[in-house]
Amino acid sequence: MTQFCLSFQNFRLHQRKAHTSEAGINNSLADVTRMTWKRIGLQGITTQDFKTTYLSLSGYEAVLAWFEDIDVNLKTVLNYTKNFMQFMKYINIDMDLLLVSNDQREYNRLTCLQVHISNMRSGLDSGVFELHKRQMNSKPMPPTPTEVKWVLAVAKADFYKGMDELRKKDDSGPILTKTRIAFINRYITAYLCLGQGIHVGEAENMYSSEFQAAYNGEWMLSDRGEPHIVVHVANHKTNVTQDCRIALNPYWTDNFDLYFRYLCTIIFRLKNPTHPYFFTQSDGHHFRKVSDWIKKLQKQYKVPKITSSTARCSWVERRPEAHRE
DNA sequence: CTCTCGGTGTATACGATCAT
DNA sequence: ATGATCGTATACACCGAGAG
Repeated sequence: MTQFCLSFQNFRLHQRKAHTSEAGINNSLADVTRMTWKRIGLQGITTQDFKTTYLSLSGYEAVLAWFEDIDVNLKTVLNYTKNFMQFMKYINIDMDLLLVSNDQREYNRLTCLQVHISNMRSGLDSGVFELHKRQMNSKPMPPTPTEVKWVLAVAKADFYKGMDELRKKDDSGPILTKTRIAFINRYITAYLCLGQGIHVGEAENMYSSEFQAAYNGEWMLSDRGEPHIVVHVANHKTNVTQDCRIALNPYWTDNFDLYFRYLCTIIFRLKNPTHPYFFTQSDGHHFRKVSDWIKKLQKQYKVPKITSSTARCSWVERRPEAHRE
């Protein structure tokens, strides 16, 4: 029986032609690899030695059984299956393998396998739907905004202290300690993600220029009648459609302005960074992994862990139906 | 000098969102 | 609605600057 080597480079190439992002390709390739390697007894086999004959229905069922064993969420199983199906589809149309002409028998076998997996996938689909319905019915209320913002309240005194240090500084001399800078970064991004319910990605990818533009622009009145500025985060690294508007009242505008004038400018000058992001680490690098830092902040102040996603649920829950979107 | 902690990279599970 | 893809949350090992 003819067996074929399969290079994952071909799969990558194929995905790139379909304009899939590099991260997306890595993601699905990792899923496929786990799916095919970890449970079909292929441990120790390199991708170069891979043969299509290794794919089988019993292998797929073994994977399902394994997932059941380790109690993986059904949605994840479905996700893996989707990726696996895409992988198989690719094999059957792969120009290097040319199964249709080179090995009609193997081509038919894989087509048959695809149909089987497609059927099982339908079962997974309805299972996920049921799961979703049940989850929606028994979904607990998200924490109240007060609970969400609890960490901001308990850390407020320290934050004041940090900002006072900043206020007293001129723009020369050494910057604050790295611990203090990290704390200020954590606190302000926690305010954005927990206090305003924005995505962590927006805090991470906000540009200095976006704050400046808002700061130099017009002040607006909020629905409560107090003046505030709106930072429109549009230059989003990951997804343009995920823009957001950050509304800052005078208190936060003052803090953001201090941050911008002292931390940003001093660190920029000393560390000569090459990026334009608003939040800056003491080493001049881009402040990222906001969700990790929020977690650490909550741990440090011994308050319950609440993620930015949960915070969004909390804020959405308290909006009129019409405004939720 | 030692050791804490800020920060990085990677793998994995899975929720969210886009296009159709 | 559905399939495909993107983004987030989390765990963990590791590095190294700099606080004490």
